[in-house]
Amino acid sequence: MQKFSRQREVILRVLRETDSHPTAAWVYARARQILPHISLGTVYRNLDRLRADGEILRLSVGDNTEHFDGNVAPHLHFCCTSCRRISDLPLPPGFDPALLAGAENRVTGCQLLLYGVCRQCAAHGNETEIQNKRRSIK
Amino acid sequence: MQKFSRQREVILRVLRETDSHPTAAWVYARARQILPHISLGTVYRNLDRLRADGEILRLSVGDNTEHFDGNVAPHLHFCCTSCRRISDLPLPPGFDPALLAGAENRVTGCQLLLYGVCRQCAAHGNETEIQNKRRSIK
DNA sequence: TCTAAAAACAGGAATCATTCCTGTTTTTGG
DNA sequence: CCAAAAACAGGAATGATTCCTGTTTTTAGA
Repeated sequence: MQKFSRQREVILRVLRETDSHPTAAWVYARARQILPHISLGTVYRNLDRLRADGEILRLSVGDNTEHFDGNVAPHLHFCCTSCRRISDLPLPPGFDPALLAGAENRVTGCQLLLYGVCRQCAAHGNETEIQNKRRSIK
Repeated sequence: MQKFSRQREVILRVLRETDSHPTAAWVYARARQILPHISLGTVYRNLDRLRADGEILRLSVGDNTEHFDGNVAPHLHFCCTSCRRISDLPLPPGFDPALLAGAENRVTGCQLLLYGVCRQCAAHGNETEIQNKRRSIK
């Protein structure tokens, strides 16, 4: 009566051990270091299952690949348009998504995403916008 | 010295005339009613150009296709996980993205997205979650 | 513990939104 | 009016994600 298959367990652990909001391909590469025979399909299937179970979050930042987040506590994301890194930031105190939708809509989730240039990139003058090419940063 | 090619003009008009947050494919179909020879590549190229120029917004809600929004005034989006419709809602008064990021990060954009079940779907009991299959709703 | 049904898996093929390429047409600036 | 630059149409290529098939693992009941 185990709740997680070995594969799902590894995928969740990989995700919980990073705060880099990785793509499925990244999770796959990492998981293969632990389970060399795991397949990409299994990674996708389990990421979706974990999401449906509320164990992880999936987020789209507009770079044509989904990112995953092992941190399900409420927080917001800052996405640097220069280096593409996604980082976590706290929500303002008292922030309540349900209040934003009007009483007639039932709110089940919220995603607050800021775009900009991060501290590091601003310091280095890397303010070039990375175009949203299909080719993703792996 | 015209700012817009005929094609770009039509694409922008199509987008400004709806509040349905359409996909590129939808814009293409609509634009073809006006310019029967316009190509899909042209639609993508101009949508990206319009976005870069700040004339429109692009938004990812996690259904594997990008959506576009001709309304660039600040507002938030409500995405119904049952019917997949995206609707506009006002931001709370005084909402300032720049204050959320900490002084060291420069904020250039913000996207506040709520997920839930819309009034209509809740009324009809259509609360089934639409899986994020690659097949999109066109 | 044994066993049949159900669930999950690996591997690989298929899908399809998006981007890229090529040759042609349109626009721009002088 | 002319040459260079920009934009276009059409179609091929790309790549993230999903789907399919045969096999292995897990589950639950006897």
